[in-house]
Amino acid sequence: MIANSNIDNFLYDFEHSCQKVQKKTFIKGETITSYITKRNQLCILLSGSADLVRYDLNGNKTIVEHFSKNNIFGEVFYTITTNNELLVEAKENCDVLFFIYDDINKKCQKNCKFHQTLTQYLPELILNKVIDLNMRIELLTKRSIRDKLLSYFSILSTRKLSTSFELPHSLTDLADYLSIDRSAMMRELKLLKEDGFVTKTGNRITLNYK
Amino acid sequence: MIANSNIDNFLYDFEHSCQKVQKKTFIKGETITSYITKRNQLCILLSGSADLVRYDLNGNKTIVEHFSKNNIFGEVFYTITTNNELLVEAKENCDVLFFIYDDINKKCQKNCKFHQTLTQYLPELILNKVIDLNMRIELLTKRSIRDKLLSYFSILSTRKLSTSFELPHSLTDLADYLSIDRSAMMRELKLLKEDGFVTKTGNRITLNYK
DNA sequence: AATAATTTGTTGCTTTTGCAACAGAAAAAC
DNA sequence: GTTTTTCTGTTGCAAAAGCAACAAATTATT
Repeated sequence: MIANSNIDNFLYDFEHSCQKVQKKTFIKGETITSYITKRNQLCILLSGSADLVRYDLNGNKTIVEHFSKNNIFGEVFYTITTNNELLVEAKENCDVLFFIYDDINKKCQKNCKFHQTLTQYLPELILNKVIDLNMRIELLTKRSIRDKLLSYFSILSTRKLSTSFELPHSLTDLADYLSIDRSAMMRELKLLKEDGFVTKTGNRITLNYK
Repeated sequence: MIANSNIDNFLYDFEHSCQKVQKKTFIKGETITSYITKRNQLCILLSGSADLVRYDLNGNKTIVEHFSKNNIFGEVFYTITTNNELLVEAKENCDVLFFIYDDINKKCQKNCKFHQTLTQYLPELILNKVIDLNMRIELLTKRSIRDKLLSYFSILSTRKLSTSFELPHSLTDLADYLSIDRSAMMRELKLLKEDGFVTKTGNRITLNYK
């Protein structure tokens, strides 16, 4: 994170004053939005968590992106191709702000404080997104399942400042996130344990290497 | 592209007035920068083309990102991990602007026009970067070499508004970009030709499907 | 508390991908 | 214009990953 902002509560506490912004609530499992046309929609996840997912013709699910609090998403970040439908699915109950990217730099009628704050924080939110995407590409470009797992663990370890950490998602989701077959991933995870690289107790991974 | 900006020539014509910005020239093959420490460096490629590359312990090269005119890059977009050195290599002669991200929102002493324009266009440049990265993730999450190739061709086809287009890079580079083995890619490309999906004449690909 | 649904863990077999090594073509350098 | 380097194209073999199918464990739901 670059700046020490306190965007957290400001956005959340916003009352429905700004005409250009909509706030909606979703329950677990609901589809928040689908990237179909180029409406330049931009969304901010205020609470909960959600996944951007794609299902291919073979029935494979890919978790294209995982969103948690204050992450931004929307069609504005995509060139929509007809080939693949992209859906944002709520993993938990979610509060989401919706607005149109092109409206951001236009002042809204009331010149409201919310709009100002949004404009102020957006660069930081987008920068965080770029950092996340680059981290993701780092994982996906790893050549083997082993390297993908080790890189993923290494990132979690760095984030928690500890060699021991909880896996934030299910192993099924992890396979869909790394874009690999689940059973193959389980096999590799077993080998990593046997080779002494990692220890797994329940949901907790401990790294045994530097 | 979201806005109809004409950033192209403005940035290029900037004379060395702004204290906070440096312009440097590189010849083909030179290393433009290396992501080692978190200096929050941000760069704009004014002319030429460059690759962000990573070499792993097995000698595999990965083209993490490809940059052409007006693309931005730099450490500011990364959480640097000690595991992998990331290098930006000039593929052609390049002109590059360097500055520190944190300085952007500070007004420079002279309150120069360049600085103003930069601040104005940066959101658009970053947005374009996010779009590129998402496109990249789309490719990398494809499960097979065949799907990676077809998706890549599909993107080029959409860009050129034609089912026929030139490959912008060598096949060797394409394999490094898709993070796959070159010989395996060549084999798959051959099969795609044999199966009638694509025609290849020299550097030109023609898609024979809708 | 009982049932349903999801997740974890495992394995045999098949397919895909990677590796190594090479020859010819094309491009770049001298 | 010749030499050197890089790129393309190919192949046999080895290794890795995917697929299918299932049982046990865990977590949700009613």
